[in-house]
Amino acid sequence: MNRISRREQNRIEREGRILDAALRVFSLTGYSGATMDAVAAEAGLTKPTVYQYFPSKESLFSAMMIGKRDQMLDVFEHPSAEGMVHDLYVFAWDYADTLMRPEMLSLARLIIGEVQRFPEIGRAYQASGPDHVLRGIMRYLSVRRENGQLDFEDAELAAQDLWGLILSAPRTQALYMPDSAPDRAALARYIHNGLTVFLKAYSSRPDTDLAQLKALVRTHTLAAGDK
Amino acid sequence: MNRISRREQNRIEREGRILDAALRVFSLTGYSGATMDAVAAEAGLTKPTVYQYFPSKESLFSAMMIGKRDQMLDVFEHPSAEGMVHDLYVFAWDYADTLMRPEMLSLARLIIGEVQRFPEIGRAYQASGPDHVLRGIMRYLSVRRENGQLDFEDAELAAQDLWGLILSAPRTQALYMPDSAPDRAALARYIHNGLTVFLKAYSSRPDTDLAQLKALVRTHTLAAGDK
Amino acid sequence: MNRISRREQNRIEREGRILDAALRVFSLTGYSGATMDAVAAEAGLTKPTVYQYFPSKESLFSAMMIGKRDQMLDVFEHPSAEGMVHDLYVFAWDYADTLMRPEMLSLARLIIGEVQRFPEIGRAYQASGPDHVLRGIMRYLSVRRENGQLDFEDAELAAQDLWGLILSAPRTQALYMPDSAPDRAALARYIHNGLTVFLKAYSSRPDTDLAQLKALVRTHTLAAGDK
Amino acid sequence: MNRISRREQNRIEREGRILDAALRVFSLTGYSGATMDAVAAEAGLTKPTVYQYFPSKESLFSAMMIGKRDQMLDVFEHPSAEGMVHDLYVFAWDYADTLMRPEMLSLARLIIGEVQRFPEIGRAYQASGPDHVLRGIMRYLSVRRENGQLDFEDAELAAQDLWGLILSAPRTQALYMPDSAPDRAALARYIHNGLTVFLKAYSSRPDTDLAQLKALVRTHTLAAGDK
DNA sequence: TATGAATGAGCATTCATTCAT
DNA sequence: CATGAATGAATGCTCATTCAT
Repeated sequence: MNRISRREQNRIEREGRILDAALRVFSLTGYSGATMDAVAAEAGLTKPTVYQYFPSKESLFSAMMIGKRDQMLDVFEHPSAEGMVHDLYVFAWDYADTLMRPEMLSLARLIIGEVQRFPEIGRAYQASGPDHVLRGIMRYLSVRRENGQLDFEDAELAAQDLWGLILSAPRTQALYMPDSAPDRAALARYIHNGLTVFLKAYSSRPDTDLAQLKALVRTHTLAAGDK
Repeated sequence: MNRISRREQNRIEREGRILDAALRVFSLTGYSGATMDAVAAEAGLTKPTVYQYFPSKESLFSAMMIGKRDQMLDVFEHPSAEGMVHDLYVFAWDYADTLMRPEMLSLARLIIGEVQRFPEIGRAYQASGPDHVLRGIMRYLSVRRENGQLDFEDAELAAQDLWGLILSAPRTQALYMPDSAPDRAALARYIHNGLTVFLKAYSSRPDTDLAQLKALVRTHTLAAGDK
Repeated sequence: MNRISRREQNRIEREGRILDAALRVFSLTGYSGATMDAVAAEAGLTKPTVYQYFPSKESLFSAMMIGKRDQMLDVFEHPSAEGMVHDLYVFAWDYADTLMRPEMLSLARLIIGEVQRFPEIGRAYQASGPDHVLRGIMRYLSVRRENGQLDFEDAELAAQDLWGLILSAPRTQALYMPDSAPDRAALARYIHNGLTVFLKAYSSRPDTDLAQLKALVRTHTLAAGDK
Repeated sequence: MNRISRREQNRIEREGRILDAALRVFSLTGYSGATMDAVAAEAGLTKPTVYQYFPSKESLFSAMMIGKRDQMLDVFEHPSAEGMVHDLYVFAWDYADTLMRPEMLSLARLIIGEVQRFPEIGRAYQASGPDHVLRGIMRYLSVRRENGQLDFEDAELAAQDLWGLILSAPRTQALYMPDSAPDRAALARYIHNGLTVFLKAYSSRPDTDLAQLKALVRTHTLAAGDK
């Protein structure tokens, strides 16, 4: 049993190594540009070993995509009890911290670049990534509308606005410019501003909320020293 | 001289045909997946002829990218005299009509997908595309701030907000899902909503402007019959 | 001792299984087309186990061929006491029944197909198969010449004639067309005709022998109901 | 026009070279064992050039087979006016000279070896090779029966007998033993004997015909000095 | 100048063979 | 002794690039 477990463990570890290597290699050159040799070398294995785990390049690609998709975190799943402004602020940073990670940007670029050849993967990613998050936001915002804290008609539009105000610009830029490290201070300014606009447009008591946001931002900035 | 001119004309026409074919072929399969044979066939020429115009695959790719970038329209360059709300609305639709065209989405996907291999192209595109537009918006918004029509501190943030509110969500979705045709009615709703939020946040006389927007939207909807 | 014997038995049984599997697999795709994986799978074992029994693909192939050759039947070894025409008729059918079996045809095709790569195998097969049978026929015919029943000068030529008249055409056709099941009725007609020609040419008392053959054929046909 | 013709000529010549090389290479190691590199090298070309002429290994194999089949000569198509015995004798030698050529034996071995993987080729070869010849013989023999020179009931059986008596034994042996050069003297003896048996069995005037055959054989032997 | 016809260098995939367990 | 898991060396096929015409 120990033996089996050792082997199984080995298998799992190796598979993980291959998938990680695959993300790196595919991201760098796209599907067609990537070679199985490069993946194997990146994983520290030989080509036939990679083939023992994945029967073809395409299957490796798909498995990697699915796997990475499943690693997408479930931000916004567990709203705290600290109040709406705090929630939104935390969410914004969580989301930014996740999606602006180089690895996540690479994955997104890869998907976008290959979506015409692998439409299912684009759909799957859209469904379990952005769409999923959007629905989470919608649910949250709807609850706050019931509470009387927010005021809007169409939850989807409101959620899209939040998304667009909070992450769209830096992320779009990051997609196009992989070298330019994301400027954390600018990101903070952007998030602050985005939430401000959002609250101005949708909050039932804008003044209170904006004051709260300002306080939050100051605390955060001081605490992290901009990191 | 006529003869030379004829030849020159022929050359230019051929070059254009090759570049167009290149966009189609590269978009479909990415840089590595595309073959010079496919480009030549798509252009109705033979491979060596293509090589007469572009000495290598990479040079063809770069030339095509640069060329397409230069074709990017200069919306927002010539502000009208019809009033700010009208300008913003027209801009929003111009921008949407341009960027949501399948061909433009393909190009964007291509750039994003290949940006790690061709960083200069990403930078160039960012500079002459999004950045250029953003600076145009900034200039326009600044003028309106001088006029007293708008009220904000950081023009860049305001411009990013406008961009994020007006196009980010549908465009992001379109990048991931090439098959799903963009729903024009939803787009209209989105634009209307985005401008509403923007005006609520930044307009010096929100009520007037929002009323004007509402009228504009109604006219537009009636006139176009949703197109 | 029991234990050892059990093991030995196991070994022998396994070896047999491997050899049988090898014949099936090699026959289907030829030497190069066959894979050790396929042989192992067909034998219900794993590849390294096969290697425990045969150190290489080539050695397995040779061993299988030698083994199969040794299984070649010894028809004609024990002439009966029923008279020459009867003997010839029985021999013809025995030979046909053996050599026209799909498995035997497959083996023959395999040998012929690989004979340029494995000349020794061709030679060995020829020696212990056809040649051996031919010599058997020669001996038999010679005895009958002594008896005064047959009349010929060169026993080898007579034996070759018998072989050529009795089996050559259907067998040649079967080698080229594996799908077309051998037509038993046509085979019977062919054998009858071949023996007729042989007796006409070589029998000392053709009329008697031909009458006997005719009777034999009728009996055989009635008895078997054509099968 | 000269240019085109030159190119076309070149193409044809190269294609021929490739097909010849293919026969040699495939014959040596069978379909699976043969490599496109080997074919290219044997043809004095590079691999991609071979692929310009034949899109795949299988298509090359088929084309080669079809081509070789079409080169099969049409012996027996034009019966002479020299008399039946002479015709049969000439035919026997023509057939032997053709089918016993090393290249023809290689082709036959190849077909037989690959017939389970390429049944159509086996069928095609059987149809346009052996079958075609057999029907030619049948037609000829039937004419001679009309003339009263031969006497038989079933033309197909008679033709098969002729084939079996004239070529089956040496050819079968040659298929199994590629090294053993066909002994011309033995072949002559075999043919003589085979025709003798055939005439004994089927001729309407055996004595005359056999005498004629004997004379023919003596002439032939003296003339050729056994070659 | 445009093209048909190469070719060198790869790339996905397979397979005989070996080892650690 | 049997097996799961390697791997080096092909092998069929492709493609960017170059020439001869």
